[in-house]
Amino acid sequence: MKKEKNITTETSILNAAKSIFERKGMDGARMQEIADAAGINKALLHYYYRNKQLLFEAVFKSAFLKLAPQLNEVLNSDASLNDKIKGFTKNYISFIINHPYLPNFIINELNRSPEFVQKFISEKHFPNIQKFKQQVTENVNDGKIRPIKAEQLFINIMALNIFPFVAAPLLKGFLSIDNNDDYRQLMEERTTEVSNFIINALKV
Amino acid sequence: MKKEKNITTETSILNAAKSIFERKGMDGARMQEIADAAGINKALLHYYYRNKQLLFEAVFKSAFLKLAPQLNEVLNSDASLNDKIKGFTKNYISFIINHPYLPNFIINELNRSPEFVQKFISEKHFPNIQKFKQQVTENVNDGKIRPIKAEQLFINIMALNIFPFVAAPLLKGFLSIDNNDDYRQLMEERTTEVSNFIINALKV
DNA sequence: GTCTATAGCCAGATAGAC
DNA sequence: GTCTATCTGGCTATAGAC
Repeated sequence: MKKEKNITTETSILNAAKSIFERKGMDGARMQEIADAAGINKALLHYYYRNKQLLFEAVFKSAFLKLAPQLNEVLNSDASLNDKIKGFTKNYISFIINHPYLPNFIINELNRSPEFVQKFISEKHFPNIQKFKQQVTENVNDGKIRPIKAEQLFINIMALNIFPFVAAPLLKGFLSIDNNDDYRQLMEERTTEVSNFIINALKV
Repeated sequence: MKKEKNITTETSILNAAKSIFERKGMDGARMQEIADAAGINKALLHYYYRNKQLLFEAVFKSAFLKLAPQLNEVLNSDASLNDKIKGFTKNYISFIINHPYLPNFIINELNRSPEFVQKFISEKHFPNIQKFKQQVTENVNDGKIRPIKAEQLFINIMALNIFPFVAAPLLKGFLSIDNNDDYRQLMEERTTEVSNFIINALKV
């Protein structure tokens, strides 16, 4: 007789929940739809995750923990500033091409409940800007890059990498691109375009 | 005897709806909450706008038409490339500081129903990139800026200006900023920071 | 552990009085 | 044009059989 939670069921619920929540958000998602996607029925969702809120939090946490370590890489590795910018841009864009809903999901849910961030800032992999700040200051003092606040540079790096995915439908409209492959190609060009842009912007 | 719709009521409904929809989105908003904010009752909402979807569309359209003309300015004015970048950045950021929920609202609802863009691309003030494209090409050919695709430059301008508002809670977390005024000050610095960054990035 | 059936609530929408 | 009262459906959550 089985007495423990079925790990297969639990996994397929979580995967189904990710897929639905990431596309429709907390408010738009329906437990029924998640159950259907997981190939089980509603009651089981509650058996495994008690309620919608807890299921949502499991999904959100998982999404957040996929992104955070990559940001940490920019901020806390020992690489040079140039290498960090190049490496992050390259890795991040190819990662997101495979998870197109992630950034919008996170950003959006955080806007609906900003206090949610608090739950994560104590986590081990939560990005911390101290080291990056120091590195930027040194580079400025050594005359290697033009004067810029570390915070502003950090925001610029995030913006140039993340925004095109978050705002894809809007940008597609403005650029008159109705073909997904065309947009995807633009994104792939950005793996080099973005780091060139930033590095050029930092020249003295 | 009054026979026409009361313009005051209609306006206060629309204003209330804007405030609620822009913060909570289509799915999260409640008709009751909108009615309360407008100081009337639910039935009147339906009297004026028939149903939630139509009320939402009125709000969305109004939001979109506030943003679109500003983008159009970047794309279709006769100013030089440099002036466009400076002007847009300056205007846009100060505009958004007064409408902090707008960009996230638009981006997010467009992600939920991307086909919505279609409703607007025939509008008079819908941004068109043709002229901008030509201008960038000329500048590149004349050796005034380094080679860059107009599409990529456009995306970069949008990203650097809009993203910091869309992702405010996330960035506040990463930068350990819990004070709204501190963040706002960062944003105000960007009115010059962003255009410097872009113009530097374009130097040959 | 998984299901069916249903409780209980809440939101959008309508009827009808004033 | 504005209100109160109510219908109707859909959704989360639980009870209880297997």
